[in-house]
Amino acid sequence: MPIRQKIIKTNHGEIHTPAFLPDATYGSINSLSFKDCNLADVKEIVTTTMHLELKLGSEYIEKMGGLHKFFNWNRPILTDSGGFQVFSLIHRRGNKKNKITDLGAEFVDPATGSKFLLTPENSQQIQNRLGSDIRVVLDEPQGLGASHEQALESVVRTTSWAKRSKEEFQRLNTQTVLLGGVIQGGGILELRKRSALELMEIGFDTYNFGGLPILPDGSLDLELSKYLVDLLPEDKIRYAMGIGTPDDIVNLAKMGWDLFDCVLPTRNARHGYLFVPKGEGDKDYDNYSVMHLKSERYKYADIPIASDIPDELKNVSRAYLRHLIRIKEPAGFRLATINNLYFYSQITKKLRNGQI
RNA sequence: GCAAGGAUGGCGGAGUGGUCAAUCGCACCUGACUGUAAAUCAGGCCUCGUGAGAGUACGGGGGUUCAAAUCCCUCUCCUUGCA
Repeated sequence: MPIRQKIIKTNHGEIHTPAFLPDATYGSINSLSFKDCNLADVKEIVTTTMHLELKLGSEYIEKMGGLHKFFNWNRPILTDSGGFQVFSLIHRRGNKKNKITDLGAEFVDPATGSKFLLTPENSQQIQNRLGSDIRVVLDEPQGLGASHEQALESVVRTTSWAKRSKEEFQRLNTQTVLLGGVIQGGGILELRKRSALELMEIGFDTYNFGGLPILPDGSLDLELSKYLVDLLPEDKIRYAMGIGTPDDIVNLAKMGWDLFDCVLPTRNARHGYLFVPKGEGDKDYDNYSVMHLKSERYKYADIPIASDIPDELKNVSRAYLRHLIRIKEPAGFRLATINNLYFYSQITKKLRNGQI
């Protein structure tokens, strides 16, 4: 059976799915320039409302002509709502200074200590000033470990916030911009279903798999992923937020998920953990292998990283890149990141071409 | 030559009679990382052993003591000051 493929039309070009969007959280794919995206075959990116608002301010970015002009990047940009920070800064870290109410989520900027109230409405306003192509409603994520009570609360609040987000989105009268609702419910199927149905009732362009669906053993909850995707309308985009490893992407794309974003390829690159074709690294998985390039075993490896690598890496030996990363040299982070994003691009390209 | 201060694990540097195989940092080794508070975090890092544990160690040698990295003597070397 051929894989599900969609073409998403945006103000800044088409996205051919399945697609992987690297995270440019602070307005940059860490250690890359936008020109480097060509080397890594990166065609679209995700950036984050919360971080940009705290670091730069959306009013500033609006004055600078919006994200695309500011970045000089004419391809699609998806902005996350700041919802994940609700999860990572409040729930996961137990930070008492950050709190969540029906009104919104109150954060303390870790860098400056100043307070900021993120609401469904101002998250949309910020994303609108940023001028992104695909937007996300503010939500309250809960992971698989959440209790029934916590998961229910996150569903109820997320639906309520989704309504307010959509109203604000419509009020802003954005043309040809897509808005996504985020499905919550932790690991409880009934709650996931309720969340999906409530969001479909409101109506969105993309339906997003929210909360990190990672099991205690570190693997992705495939059963939940399958259950959820089957509830979603065929004609809408399905976006698996924060997913995942190359295998996760392959598995979910085959189920019918369209969009993916994840920090793994970029963060791991900086940690000397490279994604390479199966059989070429230290440990094999279904569709890839990992290479712990910092390891002593690559000290004398005077050969390229892998068989399929971008031109930029063809004359770089494993031993030399190992050295660069070990001394925390930005040039090394850059090359490793290019490698990993290129590998991810090849995975989605192969999925679209029916080669996986 | 005299005087004073030093010599601790790959390096830097704690410890000044027992709880010391020895705080800590760096380096090194092995992992982890899934809508990025992440150039981060965890574990290891004398030898043998999977482990309990055993052995050897705080410049060399000798001594005091139930017990020494810690006290005493001596030798070697280093630093500083005076000649």
